[in-house]
Parts: sequence; structure tokens; C-alpha cells
Amino acid sequence: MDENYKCSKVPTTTKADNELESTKQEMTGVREENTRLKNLLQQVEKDYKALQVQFMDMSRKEYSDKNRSSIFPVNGWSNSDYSNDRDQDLVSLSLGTNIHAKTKKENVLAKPTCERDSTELGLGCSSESSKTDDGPTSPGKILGPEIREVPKTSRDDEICQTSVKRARVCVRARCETPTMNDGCQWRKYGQKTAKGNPCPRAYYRCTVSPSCPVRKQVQRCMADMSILITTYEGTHDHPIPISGTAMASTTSAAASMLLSGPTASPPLNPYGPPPVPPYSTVTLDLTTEPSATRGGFSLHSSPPSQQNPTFPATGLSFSPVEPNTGSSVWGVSGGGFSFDLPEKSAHEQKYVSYLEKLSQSSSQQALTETLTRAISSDPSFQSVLAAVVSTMAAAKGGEGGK
DNA sequence: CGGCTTTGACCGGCGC
DNA sequence: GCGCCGGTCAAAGCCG
Repeated sequence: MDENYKCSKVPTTTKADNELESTKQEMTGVREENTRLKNLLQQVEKDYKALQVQFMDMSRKEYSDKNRSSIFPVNGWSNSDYSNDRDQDLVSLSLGTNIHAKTKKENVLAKPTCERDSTELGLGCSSESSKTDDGPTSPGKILGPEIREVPKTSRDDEICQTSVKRARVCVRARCETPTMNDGCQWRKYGQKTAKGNPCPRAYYRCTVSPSCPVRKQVQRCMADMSILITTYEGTHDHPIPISGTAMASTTSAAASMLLSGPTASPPLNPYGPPPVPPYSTVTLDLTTEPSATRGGFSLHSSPPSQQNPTFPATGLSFSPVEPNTGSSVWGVSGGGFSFDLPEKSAHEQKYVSYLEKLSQSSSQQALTETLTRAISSDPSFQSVLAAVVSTMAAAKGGEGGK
């Protein structure tokens, strides 16, 4: 960043020396920047890993404590958060650009179907490319210790669901492939054309474990066919491939944030998630569009009935649609960092604080731009960032917002 | 042959 | 009570 390109115009013999000198300085500057970026990235990764570990430990601990009557999201819901509301919640996450969906397996959706009382989402998510195959064979982590008795019939589920709070996570991602690879194996069990939306909605069931209650719905966004909307419901009762843990953390964190909120919210996005009873909605919108963004993280709340298909496709955003307050969307696009926070709830602030922290750490504008550009252009980075943000938020929330 | 997709039928919730 | 609609089931077909 400190690019002091001084190319002196001194002719003659010293000219070459000057150029050499300036080039050296330039390289030095680039190196410094590179180093800073590396450090920052390492820091972020480090924090992420540490938090992820803590998160899992806490979750497990809490889970074991309360295991009796309810099932907690493995990924770390705090008891208090969880107990706050048992209504159905809907969390929506949108991952920007393409997440490669190499196989046909898509995203994960977790739906706590009927487990007697739980609601949690243990999602596995695809972190892009790599995961070759998720299959049951390569579980990376166990998100949920809980063991739910199996499956009930779908009808039973519905019945249970109506009376029990259930969290749902909606992931919006720009993806050209039919589905996103989220680290789990899915089996399509149905398809329906929702009224008002020409795009058929596909129903998938997690097949990693025969008893896994997780289901997901995949549908194209009518407004933008390149956007894939995946809604997960339930919690995996089996280990999830490492590749899917990032998303799992992200979605669960989002859900936890949502759960910790006051209440349930209205149905979300019409084009996406199916209409469901009043749920709270949190949207992480990573359908980044670098060019369109003004640059930076932006938090903004939107009207309650955020059902419109016009979700801010800005980068990374969580948009919790809260019943009472309405919905909010936190977006990341490329540029500087900016926050528009009308009225943020406690959990919203978790994200805000983190984002602020983030922005502070990268005080230099150039660096910021570089980062944001990287974020908006690299889906995998988006996923990681999303996971970090959500994880941190969840961690804070779980610890009583320390 | 096993697993997955497709697709029509069925069921229950909800609004009128 | 009726019809609409979302979600699921399950038979049939496809594919590796």
C-alpha cells in the first residue's frame, strides 16, 4: 500500500539505478502488504478454528446437560437461546457465487422434523470444491450427538412440526448447477411446482444416515434464476463431512441467533422457502455481485415481510427476519465496510461487532478493498468468512454475550 | 441389481 | 364444507 513509486526522471546513468530503486521499494511495499494479508488471513483462520472447536465443545457440553428433553443443535445453541422460543424459526443463508456442486448432492437442510422437541439445525454445508464426496464414509465431525428415534412417518412429522418449534435455514447461493454440494448425500423424494413460481421445488432427504431426519428444499429464485435457494430443516444425526462443517456452523449459528431472538417471524421469501408458519428469518446473503456493491459490509434491516425475491444480493449477509421487528440483512459486498443499522437487536449486534472488528483490523483502505474484493470474488472465502462470522456470533451469544 | 429420479396420487392444513 | 396448496409417498423407470 505504501506505494511510493517514485520514478525520478533523472536521465543518464542514474536513471537505471532509480528505476531499480523504485522497483525495490514497490516490491517491498507489495511484500509488506502481502505479509499483512497473510497475517490477517491466518488470524481469521486461527480464530475460526479456535472458535469452531470451542463452539463444538460448548455445544456438546450443553447438549449433554440438557439432553433429556430437548435436542440442541449440535453446533452450539446456547440453552438460553434455545429455550427462549420454541416457535419455528427460519434462517436463511445465501452463499454467493457458485459453490461448486460437483455431484448431485446438494445442500443440506436440516429439519428437525419431529423430534420431539428440538429444533435445531445441524447443517452440513458445502464448502466448495473439494469435498469430493461426502458420503457417509467420510464424516468429518459429528454435529449432533442426539439420537433421534427414527422417523416417524412424514405425517407424524408434520404434526409434530406444527406444534413444535423448528428452525429452518435458507441458503441463497449463486449456483449454476442444479444443486450445491454441501457435503452430504441427498436423495430426491419429490418435486412440486409452487404456485406463483414457475420454478419447481425439489425435495431432498439426507441419505447419509437412514435415520437422518434432515430434509431440504431446493428451488431457483424466480427473480434470478442463477440463484439457488436451499432450505434446510432438521439436524443431522450422523457425522458430517469436514467439508460441510463450515456451512453447518454458519447455518447453525444463524439459526441460533435467530432462536435467541424474541420470536418467530413471518414466512420468508416467497420464491424460496416454502411458506411456513411464522418463523424468524435470518438471511445470509452471499449472492455477491461485486460490481454492484458499494463496497464493504453492510448491515441493513428490511421490512418484516421480506418475502420479496429481491434480497439484497450483496455479498455476505445475514438477514434475520424477526417477527416483531422485521427482518434485517447483513450484507457484504466489495469495498469498504459500512453499516446501516437502524435498530439492531442483540444478536444482530453480535455480527456487527464482529464486522466492525474485522474492519478495524484492516484499517487501511487498500487492504480493505483487497479483502472485500477477495471475499466477493471467492465463494470459498465467503463460506469461510460466513462461518467465522456466524461462529463468533454464536460463541458470543452462547457465553452470555461476553 | 441396487440406488436414484420422476411423477401422479394422497393427505392434511388452511382459507373462504 | 369445499377447494386449494404444500409436502410426502410410492410405483415405475432409468442408470451405472
